[in-house]
Amino acid sequence: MNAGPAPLPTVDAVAQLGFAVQRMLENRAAASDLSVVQTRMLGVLRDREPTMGELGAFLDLDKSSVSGLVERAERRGLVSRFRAEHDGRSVRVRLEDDGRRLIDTAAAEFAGDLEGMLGALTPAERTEWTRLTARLLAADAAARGIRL
Amino acid sequence: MNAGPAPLPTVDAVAQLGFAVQRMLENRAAASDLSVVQTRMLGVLRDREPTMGELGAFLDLDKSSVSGLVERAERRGLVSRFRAEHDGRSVRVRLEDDGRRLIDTAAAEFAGDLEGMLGALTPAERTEWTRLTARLLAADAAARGIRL
DNA sequence: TATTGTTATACTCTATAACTATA
DNA sequence: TATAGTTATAGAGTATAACAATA
Repeated sequence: MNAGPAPLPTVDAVAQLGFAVQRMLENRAAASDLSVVQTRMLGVLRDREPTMGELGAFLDLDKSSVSGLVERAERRGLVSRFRAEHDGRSVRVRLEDDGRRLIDTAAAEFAGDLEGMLGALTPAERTEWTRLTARLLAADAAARGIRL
Repeated sequence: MNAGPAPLPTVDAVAQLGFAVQRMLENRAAASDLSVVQTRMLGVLRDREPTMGELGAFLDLDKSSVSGLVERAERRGLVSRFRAEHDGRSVRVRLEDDGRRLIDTAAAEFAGDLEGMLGALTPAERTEWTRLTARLLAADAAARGIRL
């Protein structure tokens, strides 16, 4: 009689998967000399030139935190600030070439890490896993839409 | 002709799930007035009384970082330090009652968040999702065992 | 007056380097 | 000498409150 390995509780599985993803992100960010927050910011700026306030909304940060975050990135030449056209109070943030190179590399390597892990599944399993996970994400979005 | 919603790429699904889990952890930690790091530390101390050095190994932090982390938690009465018996250089860390209450609550609520999300799956789907996810985690562990 | 952003301040978290105490 | 831990220092990241400029 052998029951095999103890089954992993589902709650533990989802928690551990979350930690694994976070660890990959931290490692890839650090390899590009970026913090996770700087990486998120550059990611947001890949297809937007938001105002400071909009950037804070994307990142869920106070405006004063955004000022510091952008200031440090600007000092490294990763982003730049410029005044908005139609509102003299607003400042917009733009990704510079160095910043784009950095985020493109980090994002590609992070995606590669995830792909490597997903290689453990057959194509059919992968399809099924993705279908179920999309349901989990929809449930989370619904819960946040209601609760928050 | 309607192709339905655009299928979520698997890489995006795993990334988003990771972010969702991290967000839940951050929110539950903050609700207990804890940072994620403090929460992780209290979690480690739930079933151990490690030395400062061992605690640093668990958390992957420099010894000086651990000193500060423990100092701040001790000031709040969440943990305490005491000299080890057999080595006069070592200091061990113990979870105090207030700390245990805090981490037990935060952990239960975090698990509740995850359970809530998992409620989107039927029991059969849940079993299948967990089986596949365990394979992903095993692949990640193998990759880290080899690369690190 | 209201909004947008910056600055001053305070705290957490992190690491490196220098130090103390013990082995 | 080597190891365990603390402390001094520096910097990122965060928020609150006070401020300046613009609307």
